[in-house]
Amino acid sequence: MSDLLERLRGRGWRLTAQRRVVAEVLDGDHVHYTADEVHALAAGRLPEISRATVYNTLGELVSLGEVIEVSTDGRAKRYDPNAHHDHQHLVCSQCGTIRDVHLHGDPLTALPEPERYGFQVSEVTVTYRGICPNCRSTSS
Amino acid sequence: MSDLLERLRGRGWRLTAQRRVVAEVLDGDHVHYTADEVHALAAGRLPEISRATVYNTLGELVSLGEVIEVSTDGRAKRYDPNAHHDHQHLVCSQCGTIRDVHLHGDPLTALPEPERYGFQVSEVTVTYRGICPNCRSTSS
DNA sequence: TCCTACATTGGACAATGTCTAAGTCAAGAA
DNA sequence: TTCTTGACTTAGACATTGTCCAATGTAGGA
Repeated sequence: MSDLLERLRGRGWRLTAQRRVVAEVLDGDHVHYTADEVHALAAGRLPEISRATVYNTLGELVSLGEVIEVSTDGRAKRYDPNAHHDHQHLVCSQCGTIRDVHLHGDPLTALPEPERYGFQVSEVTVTYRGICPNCRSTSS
Repeated sequence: MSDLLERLRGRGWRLTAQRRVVAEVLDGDHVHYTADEVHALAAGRLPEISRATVYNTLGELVSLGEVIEVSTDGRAKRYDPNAHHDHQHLVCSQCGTIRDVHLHGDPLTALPEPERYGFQVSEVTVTYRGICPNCRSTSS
């Protein structure tokens, strides 16, 4: 994740303890925390960090394209640091767990021209829902 | 939409003025209102209808499978009465307009077995984003 | 080391949604 | 038709998630 910090500094980011901690929290595979979770984890390392700063920092990371915003359920948005590899999401409808998944083919091509209604289509998100192995075994 | 009311009565629904009005508001093509918009429109016909009732009724329609809940942006959920024809959504990233669209093929098959991680996958939602013709012409 | 523009803070506020207790009423029973 | 009852509605308090602002702090260049 220090790569990320370097990249951001290169873009004129001022490197503060708060931003470093938020970036550290988001480091890792299959990370999909809510802003609140990020705040709680960050506060574990830097107790005085404020909610506003976490929201600001996440928003900046998103607009810089370093993190993707995912809203799977209309509740709190989740933040996915895996922004440099095209992928989609698989969500457990019971416990809310999210996995990154990769599809056959490009879903953009599945939308026929007449179904585009003159829109200039640039992006597609695909979300699969189902029951994860863990929930399946505990509920049966 | 009276079909809907009949179906619901058949399922033991008590047919109240409030529910009738909510159902009427949701009648039509390409309807994707937020709960608040449904409330405002319903209040136009039945001024004393409360927010709680609108939320309750929408929730019931969703769990009965008569209406689909759509959350495209992490803000307010929208309610789509087109629940009996499989379709996906095309959203304008600028003005938020939503269109129902139909895809080539079944997006469920695009998720390879090894990418399912033992999940029992049952549902997929695909959301296309772009700029609608209207926003394109007014912004240029 | 000093400056200063940018970052952080805490708390008020906004938007959306949920819950509850009390009153109301749809629809079957008599 | 009228009665009865449990389901429905209501108003408003409360919860969750996110945004905004004025005051204060500080990273990093001069």
